Amino acid sequence: MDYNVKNNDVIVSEPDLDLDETLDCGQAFRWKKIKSDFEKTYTGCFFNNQLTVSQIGKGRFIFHDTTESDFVSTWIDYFDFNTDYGEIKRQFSQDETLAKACQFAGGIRLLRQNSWECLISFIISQNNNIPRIKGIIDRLCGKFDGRFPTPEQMAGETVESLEYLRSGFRAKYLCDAVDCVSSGKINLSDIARMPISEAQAELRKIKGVGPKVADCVLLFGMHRTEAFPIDVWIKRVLEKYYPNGFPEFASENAGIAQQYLFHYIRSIAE
DNA sequence: CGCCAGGACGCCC
DNA sequence: GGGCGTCATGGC
Repeated sequence: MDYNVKNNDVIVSEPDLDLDETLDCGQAFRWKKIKSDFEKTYTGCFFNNQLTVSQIGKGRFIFHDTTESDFVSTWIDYFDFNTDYGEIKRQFSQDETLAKACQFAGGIRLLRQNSWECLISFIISQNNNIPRIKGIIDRLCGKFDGRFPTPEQMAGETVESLEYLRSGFRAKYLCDAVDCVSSGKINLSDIARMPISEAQAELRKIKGVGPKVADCVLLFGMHRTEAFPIDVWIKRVLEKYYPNGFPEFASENAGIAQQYLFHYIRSIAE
């Protein structure tokens, strides 16, 4: 990744990033596409940091109205710019299926998101579709001045008080997540450092958190790249291409492989 | 109208 | 310990 500052913007070069593939791929739900022509543009935020970012052609980006210090202290980390995805993809490509998946969706990067936001978001995601997930999260943040509420801000919510979200049967799960985290019964920053199976078991103490949601929180919210969320699509990938198990060489970054494979299998299914 | 959406739970055997 | 109906809501 290369960058330079120009007026109020930061101009970035990074061949292994595509905004559509990274911001609209189901790992994060609060980015909105506001322009979709040659200069595709997304707006969204991470914590209290608002960002509007454009992609110009391949691998060129404008981080609008961004200071160098904001870019360095927030966005380099969020976009995982210090990780060499080209190298990861080269390793993956010794496997035939993974090679095709990297070819198809090579612009995906794993965003380093907030664990609490991911926990709530992926509880909402269960048996749901992406437009509706976004709508529910939108209504949630809308109540808090456009910001994602903290556990403390959500403490005391009930199924009834969350009715405006129209999250259906998931409301009771959200309440339990709020209770667990705001009371300290569940400590997300501790979980982030636990061995993977221990961390999964701890997250699953929350009602509505099963194996898939737990792995999503670990992967997207705690950057545990060995976590490998298995949904209906990945299940098909495993049955079709890896009947004898997923390749060992990819296990350390299995979650990143999962992202490439997810989009690849969906593209050939349609 | 029925079917599905990046699942999890409760209950069954 | 695997199999299956059910769970809200909305788009098609």
